[in-house]
Amino acid sequence: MAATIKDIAKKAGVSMSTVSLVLNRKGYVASETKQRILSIMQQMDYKPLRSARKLATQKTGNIGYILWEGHFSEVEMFYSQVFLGMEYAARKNDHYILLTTVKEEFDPKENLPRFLRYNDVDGVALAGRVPHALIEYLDNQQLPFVLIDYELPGKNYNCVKIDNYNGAFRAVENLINAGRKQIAFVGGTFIHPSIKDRYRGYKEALEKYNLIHNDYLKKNSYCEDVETSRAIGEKGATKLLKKNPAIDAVFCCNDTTAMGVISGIQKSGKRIPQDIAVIGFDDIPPAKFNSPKLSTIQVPKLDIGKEAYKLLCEIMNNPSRAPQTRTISVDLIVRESSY
Amino acid sequence: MAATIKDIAKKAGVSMSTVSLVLNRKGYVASETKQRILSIMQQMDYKPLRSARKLATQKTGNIGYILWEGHFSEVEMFYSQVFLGMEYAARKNDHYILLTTVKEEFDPKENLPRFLRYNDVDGVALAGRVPHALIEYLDNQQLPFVLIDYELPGKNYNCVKIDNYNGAFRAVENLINAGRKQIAFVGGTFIHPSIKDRYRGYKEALEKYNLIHNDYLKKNSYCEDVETSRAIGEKGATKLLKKNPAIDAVFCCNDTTAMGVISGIQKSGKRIPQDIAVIGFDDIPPAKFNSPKLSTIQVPKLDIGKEAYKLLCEIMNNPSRAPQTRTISVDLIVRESSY
DNA sequence: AAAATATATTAAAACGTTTCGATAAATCAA
DNA sequence: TTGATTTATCGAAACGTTTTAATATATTTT
Repeated sequence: MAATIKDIAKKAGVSMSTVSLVLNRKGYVASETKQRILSIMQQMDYKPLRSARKLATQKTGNIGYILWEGHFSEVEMFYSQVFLGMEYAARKNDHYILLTTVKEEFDPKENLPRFLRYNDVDGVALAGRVPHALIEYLDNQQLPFVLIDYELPGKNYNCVKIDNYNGAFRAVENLINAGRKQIAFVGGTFIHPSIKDRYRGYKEALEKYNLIHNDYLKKNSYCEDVETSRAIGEKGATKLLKKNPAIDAVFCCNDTTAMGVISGIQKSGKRIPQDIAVIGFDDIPPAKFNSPKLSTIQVPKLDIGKEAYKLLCEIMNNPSRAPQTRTISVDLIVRESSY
Repeated sequence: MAATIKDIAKKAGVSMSTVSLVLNRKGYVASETKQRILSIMQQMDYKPLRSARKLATQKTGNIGYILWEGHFSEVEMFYSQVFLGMEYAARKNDHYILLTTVKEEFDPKENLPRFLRYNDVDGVALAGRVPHALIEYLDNQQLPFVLIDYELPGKNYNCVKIDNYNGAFRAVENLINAGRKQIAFVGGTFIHPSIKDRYRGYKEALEKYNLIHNDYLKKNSYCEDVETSRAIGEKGATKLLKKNPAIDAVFCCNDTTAMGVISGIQKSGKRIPQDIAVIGFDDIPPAKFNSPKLSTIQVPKLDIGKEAYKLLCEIMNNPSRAPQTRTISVDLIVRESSY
C-alpha cells in the first residue's frame, strides 16, 4: 500500500532516523543525502501518517473552534467568516480545526464538546458570547485558549477583539461632520462587552463635539436587554422617532439592528439618508444588498480569524506567558444610508 | 499523567487485551470482569488516546466537508446548516468533521485540501456546486464520498438531494389554487441541477392545470446564466413586469432571488401579496425577517446533513455498494408574501 | 599534534492502542 | 464419557512515527 518511512529509508539506503530528520528539518544531514531522500519521497509519493506522528509527538495537531449555537444558526455569517480566516491560516501548518457549537445552558459535566472530553485538541478558540462555565473549565484544565471578540469583565484572558470603541467613535464623528445634530443609538444587551464599547464610542464622540445637553442621551438611545435582532431595530426606530421626531441620524450597535432600524424609519415616511442617516457595524454580507445599501463599520473577519490562530499558536508554544489582548482595527464604509 | 490502557489493566489485574475488548465491546469477557474494568476506567478517568487508536486500526476517524468557497462567503447559511446537521450526527460516533473550502478554479495538483493531500479522512461530503475535477479525483482515489444537493448529469454517484421537483410543483400548485393565472419564474444558471428541477416542477404544475398557452413560458420566465443573487431577482422582476404587466405571482428559484424579486415588485408600486404573490425556495433565515415575510419551500437542512452522514458511513463500511440517491422531502410554508 | 567541537548517521526504545493466535476452562451435543 | 463448541483471558506482534544516546568522521581551536 502506501509508502512508509521504512520504505523510503530502505530505498535511500539510510536509516529511518535520517529520513525522519529530513522530514522534520532537524539535526544534521548531509545535503547530498537530504536531496536523495527528498526525491525518493517525491517519487514514492510518501505521506507521513498523521496518527503515528501524533502518537510519537504526543500532540493532537487539532484546534477546537467553539461557537455559541445561536451565532451559528442565525443570520450572522460573522463567526463563520472568522472561522474561515482561521482555517486559511491553519492550512499552512499541521493543524486541523474542529468546529462545534455549544448551547447557552451549558454544563461541563453534561455537554462538553467531544474533542474536549477526549483531550483531542491542543488549543481552543472561543467565538463570541460563549458560556462562562466553559471558559472557566478550560482555564482550570490549563488548556490554551483564545477568546474572539469577547472579554470577561473581571478576568484577564488571551483575546482577539475588534476596535469597537474607535469604530463607533469614528462613525459618530462622521455623522457629526456631515452636520447631523440629533444622533440616536439603537442597541441590544450590554452583556456583550462589544456593544458596551460601541456605546461608549458613541457617547464620547458626542461629548467631544459638545452635543450632549440635558436629557440628550435619554431621548436618543434605545436598548433592549436581549440578543440583537432586526426586530428590536425596527421597534427601537419607531419608539425613538415618537419620543424625538428631530432625530436626524442613527448609529446602530450592529448591521442586523441597523437593517431593522431602516425598516422602521421607512415606515415612518422619512427618507434615508436625506432626513435620517443610518450607520451600522460589522459589515455582514446582507448589508450591501439592503435597500438602501447600508453604511457601516467594516470589520476584517478573516483577519480576526488569522490573528486568533497566530495568538493561539504562540500560547500553545509558551503556555505560561501572560495573557494579552490584540485589537483589530476597523474602517468606516459609506454606502447609501449615510453620506 | 493521563491514565493509559496499561494502568487500567494493572489496576484491574487483567491484560491490556481484555481492557481493549471491553473498550470496543468485542469478543468475550465475563460480565463481572467487564464491570470491574468499566468502573476502574471511570474512576481513573481513562480516555483512550485517539492517535494510538487510529494508528492501530488504520483509520483516520475524520470526515471531510468540502464547500465551494462562494457558498460559504455569501449570504447563504444553507450549507453551514447542513454542516451543523452532520456535526450533530457525528457527535454520537467517533468522527470529527474537517470543514474546508475550495475555489471554483480548482486543480487537484495545486490546491487539494490538505486532509486529502495527506490522506487524513476516511470519507468526504461535498456540499453544493463543487468543482468536477475534485469529484473525479475522489472517484479515482476510490475515497468514499457523498454529494449534497448536487448531481452530475451523466454520472451516478452517492447523493443526498432535496426534492426540488415536488417542492416547486407544490408551490406553483398552491398559487394556482389561490386563483393566480400569470405565474412567473425567476431563476439563475441551470448548471446547478436543483434549479433545473425546480423549473421543471414549475412547468409541469402549469401543464397539469392547462395554463400554458402560446408564449406563456417565454413571457413569464426570466433566467440569467449566473449564480443566483438578490440583484438578478430585482432585475428579473422589473423586466418581467414590463414584458407582462398581468403577472400575478412569481415562483423564484430560491429565497435570495425571491427577496430581490420582492424589492423589484415593491419599486413598481404593486402590492404583495394582493397584486402579486411571491414564493421562494430554501427557507434561509433572512426569509422570515424580510418585509413582507417570505412564503417559501422549507428544506430541512439539519436533516440533510444527518442523512448525508448516515449515507457516508454506510459507504465507508461497504465501499463496493452501488451508488444511491436519497431524496429529502420539503414543505411549503406560507408567510406574508402569498396566501 | 592533541583536544575540542561540529557534522553525519544509526540502532533501539518509546508512544498507546488493536488484533491474532494460543491456551484453558466451562458448557454443550452425541 | 468423549469430543466439539463456546466462553474467557492473555502474550506478543503490529501500526508508523519521533527521539535519545551512541558512534564515527571531519573540521576547528589550542
